[in-house]
Amino acid sequence: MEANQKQTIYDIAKAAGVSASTVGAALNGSWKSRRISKNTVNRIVEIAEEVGYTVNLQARALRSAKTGLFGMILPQHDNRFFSSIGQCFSNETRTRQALPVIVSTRRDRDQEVQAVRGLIDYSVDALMLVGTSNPDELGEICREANLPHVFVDQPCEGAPSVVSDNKEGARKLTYALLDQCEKNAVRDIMFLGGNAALHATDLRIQGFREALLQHDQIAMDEQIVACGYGRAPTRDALAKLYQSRKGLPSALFINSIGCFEGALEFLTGLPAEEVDACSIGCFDYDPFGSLLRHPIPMVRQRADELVRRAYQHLDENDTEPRMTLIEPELILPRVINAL
Amino acid sequence: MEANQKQTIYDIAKAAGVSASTVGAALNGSWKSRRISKNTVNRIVEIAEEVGYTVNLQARALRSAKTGLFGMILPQHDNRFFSSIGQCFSNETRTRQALPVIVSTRRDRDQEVQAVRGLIDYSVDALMLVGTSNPDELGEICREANLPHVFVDQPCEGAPSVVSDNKEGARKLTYALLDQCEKNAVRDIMFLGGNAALHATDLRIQGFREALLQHDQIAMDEQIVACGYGRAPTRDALAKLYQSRKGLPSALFINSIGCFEGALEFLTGLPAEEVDACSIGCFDYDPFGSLLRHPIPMVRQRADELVRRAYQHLDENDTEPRMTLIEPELILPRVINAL
DNA sequence: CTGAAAGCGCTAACAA
DNA sequence: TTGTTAGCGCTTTCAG
Repeated sequence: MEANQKQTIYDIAKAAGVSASTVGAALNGSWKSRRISKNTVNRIVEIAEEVGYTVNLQARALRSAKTGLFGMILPQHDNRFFSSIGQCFSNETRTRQALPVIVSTRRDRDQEVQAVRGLIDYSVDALMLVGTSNPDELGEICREANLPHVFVDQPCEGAPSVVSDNKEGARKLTYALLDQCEKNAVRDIMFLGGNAALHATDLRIQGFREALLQHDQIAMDEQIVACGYGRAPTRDALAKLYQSRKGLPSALFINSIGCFEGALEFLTGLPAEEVDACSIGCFDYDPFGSLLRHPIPMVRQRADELVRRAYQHLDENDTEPRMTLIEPELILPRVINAL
Repeated sequence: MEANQKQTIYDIAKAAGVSASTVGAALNGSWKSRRISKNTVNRIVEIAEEVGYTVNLQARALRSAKTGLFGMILPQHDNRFFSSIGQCFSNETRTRQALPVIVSTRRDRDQEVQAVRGLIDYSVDALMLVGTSNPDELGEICREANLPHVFVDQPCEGAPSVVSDNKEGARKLTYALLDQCEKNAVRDIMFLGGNAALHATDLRIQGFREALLQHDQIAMDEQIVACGYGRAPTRDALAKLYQSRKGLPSALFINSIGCFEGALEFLTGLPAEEVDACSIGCFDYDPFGSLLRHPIPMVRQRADELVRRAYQHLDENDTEPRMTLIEPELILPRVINAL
């Protein structure tokens, strides 16, 4: 039934005995304003279906300067937070009848630049940049290319940005941890993981400090170990810490889920009593975390909200370089009997 | 420095005092075979950089009938297994200098069809279909459109497919569970989760049965509860099971990570002794799972290998409808002291 | 209500 | 070593 070679509007035009432009209009919906008779439209549509016609969006894009492609730069897919972002982006993009193009760039400056350039070559209609390591340069590239863009998670000086309220989240988590501690052990809390040069980590450290201040404590620099976002480095950093101070601190603020996994790798090797005596919290959410017997308060970033607001900027053609804060939620541990 | 409006090869041609086709050749690499002097090329490249020229890949694609877009249909991003698949696909696609377009379709028949059609409209060069609910129809659509394609995780009758060796994996996991059980409790193992209508689940059930047979047991139908892949349904199914049999079985084979999370939700509410007495295993891997105090053998599917082999079929233009099996690995629990 | 013609930016023969 | 000429398949005036 279906034709073997790709059909074009010309083929259909011939078959229907009309002109190509009529077919084009009939098939892309503009027939209404072109006042083409419902009859011809029906006939054309029927033939199109019969021969299995599909538009060539490349051609349409070339002509109309809109591709229907929305790009996203993402550090990685295989991470709970970022994959949620990707999922939300996919969903939102779909409702706009467009196609999501997600490129993962491992927080690598060169890969990011290359990816943005690539997406520009493909004439994406807009770009969302998540957790990039070098926002300002990337923003500049987008602006030069006249490409609507918005930053998520890691803000950019010169473009609209949507970011979790990291400071507030860190404050809440720190409070929760301090509440679990004995009063006299307050000074003994530590901050583990993340990259102090990045906006997110920086603000979380600030929130951490502020919360301590509320408890009349000044955080020493040694209490903050920003060992990166990696799993293994965090495990090793914690091991080293444990050795040098001959034991765990009374509380542990772990920055990000990857670091949490690393920390757990080390912690599971310790005697249970030692770990039980330490309050542990994580800035990021994983359902498994809250299924551990040890109670773990966790901060969940609202991926859906972040993406929704970011898209709002794009929809409204907003290029104002202002930052929107999204409040993350503190998830308190449930009581676990088994496991 | 940079021009404000989008530059074309014509603009550059004018600026360089050469023809557009020379510019085209100079910029896309074909200048070598067209024997254009290195000098002119250099001059053109320089000008191009100066004015901030970028190719319009839409135009190139229209002309050359290759878009450099590779599509993937994926059930979801926010799932450990599928996001790994997405990550591997991204990586592999990048090395081919192409752009990955991943569309998530929630295992929904209509969304899948729509997504495939959409990708065809965008003239993707090839398509990888992962865990689709309706492979045969989708394969048919691709074939009609002359679109090279390959199935992953869920195979298709009429196209190359790369799939985990589910039966073997299930066998290994079942053995591991039985080994942990008291000898007399062997008959009391249960299979929980998945969709029996899907290839993967079906084969896992087969492997489960075969392993039991090795222990001279015939699995009763009541021992198999394929309650879907959902988290909540699994939790509820397990709760119901617990009620009706007044306790946990002696062993639990949990099919897929989402089901595992659901099961945990219920299990964490039980008294520890009861759960401790039950051997639990999961067909899917999550690092947190192996960090639970309760030892959980897990089966890890080789996402990297699945994608690599799938790409191999595409690279080799292989359309032979044959199935490649990838052996998953059994990850035995480590000894956990704390948490 | 419909058709003709131009052109989006690029590539690929074929000339020169 | 380079330029000329046709399109790729579609949208979009402008005429009928």
